[in-house]
Amino acid sequence: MFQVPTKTQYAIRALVHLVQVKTASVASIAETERIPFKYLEAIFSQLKSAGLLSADRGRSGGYRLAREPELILMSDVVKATEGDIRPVECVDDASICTVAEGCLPRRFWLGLKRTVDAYLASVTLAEIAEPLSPRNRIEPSPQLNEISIAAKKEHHS
Amino acid sequence: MFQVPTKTQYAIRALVHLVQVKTASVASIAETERIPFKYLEAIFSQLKSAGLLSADRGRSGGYRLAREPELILMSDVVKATEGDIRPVECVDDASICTVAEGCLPRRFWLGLKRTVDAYLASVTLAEIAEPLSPRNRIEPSPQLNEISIAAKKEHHS
DNA sequence: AAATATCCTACTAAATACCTATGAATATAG
DNA sequence: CTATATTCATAGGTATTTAGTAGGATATTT
Ligand code: FES
Ligand code: FES
Repeated sequence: MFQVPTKTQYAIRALVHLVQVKTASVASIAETERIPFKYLEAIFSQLKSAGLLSADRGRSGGYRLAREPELILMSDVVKATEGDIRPVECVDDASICTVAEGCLPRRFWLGLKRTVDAYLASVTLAEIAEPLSPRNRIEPSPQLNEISIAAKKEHHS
Repeated sequence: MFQVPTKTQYAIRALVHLVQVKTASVASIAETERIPFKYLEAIFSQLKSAGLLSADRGRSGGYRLAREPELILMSDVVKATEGDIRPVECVDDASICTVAEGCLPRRFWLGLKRTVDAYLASVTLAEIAEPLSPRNRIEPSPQLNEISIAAKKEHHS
């Protein structure tokens, strides 16, 4: 359950890459991140439509972040690749449920939606792109903010 | 995204029904809850295998909860119908990722898994089956809001 | 014995996820 | 100006998962 589509995983990996290199072509990112080229092209098209990426065409063109990674929330990314979080249709439209009149599970789904939304909106692209500290290469701390504070600036190979 | 399969929605609706009527046949639940009979039969088979339901065959048989609804967590239900929460394969096995050596997004996925797990494990079937007060037929009860906040705080601890 | 349940195995249908193919439009380097 | 490298647009195709059906065997009560 809650399997995240590869599309979104690819999107995040590619965005992290762009944080580091500032600007790059789809082809180069696809190769270094081992993502199918044409698929990534389509994904970037979506991310651009969502206002997360800017592009330059032509010989020395490429993609770059449309704004600073501190201002890109993971909820923005997920929304761009997959649309709104909607555990069940009725969180948007209670009239769908056949027993909507007094439907009990609805509260539960709304709570789930809020929980996931809150988490996704609490993590920025910049935090994900922070280098890993030696301590948490295996077992990461659940709190990304603490990681980013504790993380050193050194690079790992 | 995070669309919950109808299988799980059906399971929860049916379980809530069983909280209220104590014991019932698949046919009767399927009819009153508007769930396809044969599908619900298969779902109940899974829930029984998971130890959430007990059954009696024969003329006046039927299904009933295997234990008190206060002791049935929503994480139990979801696990029974869909297996473990696993946003990406690498949360279980980091060796899958092509760049697992220093994979940055992995922390993020682990945090998501923790957040969802915590929420699902914080709500019992008994709570979902609580009757709705007139005020919160539309908006979710403060009770479940507090639950989602608690889940988030747990993640921040 | 008849009726009413769960239980079991297999199958189909629909939806989604994942990826590919083709090529036009655009900008740059030389 | 031309060759080349890039984004952009559209139209598919395959594999997997989800959702649901079909038919009957097995157990229990009346
Ligand atoms: S309104 Fe959503 S299951 Fe009833
Ligand atoms: S280890 Fe999961 S995306 Fe890299």
